[in-house]
Amino acid sequence: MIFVGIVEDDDLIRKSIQDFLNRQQGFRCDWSYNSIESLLLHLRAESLPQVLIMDLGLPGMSGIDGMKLIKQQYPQIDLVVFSVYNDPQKIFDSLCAGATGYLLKNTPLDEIKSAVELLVNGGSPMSPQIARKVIEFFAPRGKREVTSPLSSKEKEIVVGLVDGLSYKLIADRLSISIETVRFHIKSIYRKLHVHGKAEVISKSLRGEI
Amino acid sequence: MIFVGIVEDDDLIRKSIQDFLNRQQGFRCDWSYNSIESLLLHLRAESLPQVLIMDLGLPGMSGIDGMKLIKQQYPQIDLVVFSVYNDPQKIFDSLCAGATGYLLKNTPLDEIKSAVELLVNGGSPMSPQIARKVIEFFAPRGKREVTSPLSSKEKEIVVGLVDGLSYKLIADRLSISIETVRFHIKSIYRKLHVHGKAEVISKSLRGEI
DNA sequence: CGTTCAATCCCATAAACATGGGGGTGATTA
DNA sequence: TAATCACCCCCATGTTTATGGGATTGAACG
Repeated sequence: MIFVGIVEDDDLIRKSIQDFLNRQQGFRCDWSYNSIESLLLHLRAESLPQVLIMDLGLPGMSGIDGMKLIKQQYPQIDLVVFSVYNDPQKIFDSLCAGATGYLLKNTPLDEIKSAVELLVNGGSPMSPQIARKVIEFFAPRGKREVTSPLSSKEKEIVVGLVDGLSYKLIADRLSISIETVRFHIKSIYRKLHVHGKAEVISKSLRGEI
Repeated sequence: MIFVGIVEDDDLIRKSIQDFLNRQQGFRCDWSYNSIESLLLHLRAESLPQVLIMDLGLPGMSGIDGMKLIKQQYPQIDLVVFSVYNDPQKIFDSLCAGATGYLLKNTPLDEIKSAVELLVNGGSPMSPQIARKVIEFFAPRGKREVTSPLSSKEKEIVVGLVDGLSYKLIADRLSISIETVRFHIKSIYRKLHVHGKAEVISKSLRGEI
């Protein structure tokens, strides 16, 4: 038996999913809330759902913030987002907040059922569009090394900066003079239009070099 | 009609998938290679597959390196990994190399067909285990704020450092004295066991704060 | 009520950094 | 051959950091 909860402010949608799941063999959907506040008020550690279907656009506390709280208090609950939003920021924020699945609201009822089953079996249900956006997070379309104006030596020095080394230590590592390190760093600042190693490190770690 | 290619060194597996797809309505699988080298040698820009099913463990050049080259030369081809490996590193490397899907080798033939269709329709097919590991990349189980020894003010100052601001500018942004900024930074260095803002920025951007 | 702790400020000194200038070499290329 | 360009080195000057010492305030906790 899989125990499911749902947080959704639209009564029609919420009841529709709840009723559907309760008609399915092996499902029990007795946790139904229209806001995070209501859930936090009524949820009891003695009887927890395994899976929570979460809307994002809720009155009061947002679904994102709600998921953070829920995960903090009940980390064993699997959260799956159920939202109309498909922009990368919302997706990213949701996953960081602890969601392990993300379904768009156009998902048919029987696929919601499959998604819940997938979730308790260790999978991560995602609508195809969502999956694609998640993947694109790793390999953004904009190429990087093509646009990097830095020479190979300069890139070695950037590595040293990222590692938190002083000019002296970078010089030692590369077996060159500290004056040469200085020279290269001047070039790096000019080429990247920055004015300090802090910005170089930030750019580098963000993949902008 | 969907045009599919496959790179797989196991003749049995490769031919089995190829034959299966060629029996499907609307599929054409005429690009069949047992190594990256062979593919690079024979692939012609005039007749490209839309989707390439890629093994990772290949003789000669690895699937990961191969995908980088292929994406560089033919960015319009969608790559889907087909591998026994399910460790996070391989998954991560594959996605960074340009894969837009990742199937485990136990995937049945008809699901491979569905995956290819999903891919050309803008989705990202992933085996459930893989999807879960990708998701976990965003919200690693090891909590961060629990382990962060920094106070809220100190964290604000870290943000300033990451933004590349000088002590003076951080002081202005937070409306405090530069001396206070200094004080907090001393505490930060002590708590994080570092000796310079470069290391703080690195740690922060790696999510270690 | 005293202790602890985050947060706010001040001072002083040495080290590291930013920025400007000035030289060179060797390889590539127009 | 002259021009670029990556790479190497040196100097001088002023700014910013790192690190040590202080002090005060208010909120929180037992």
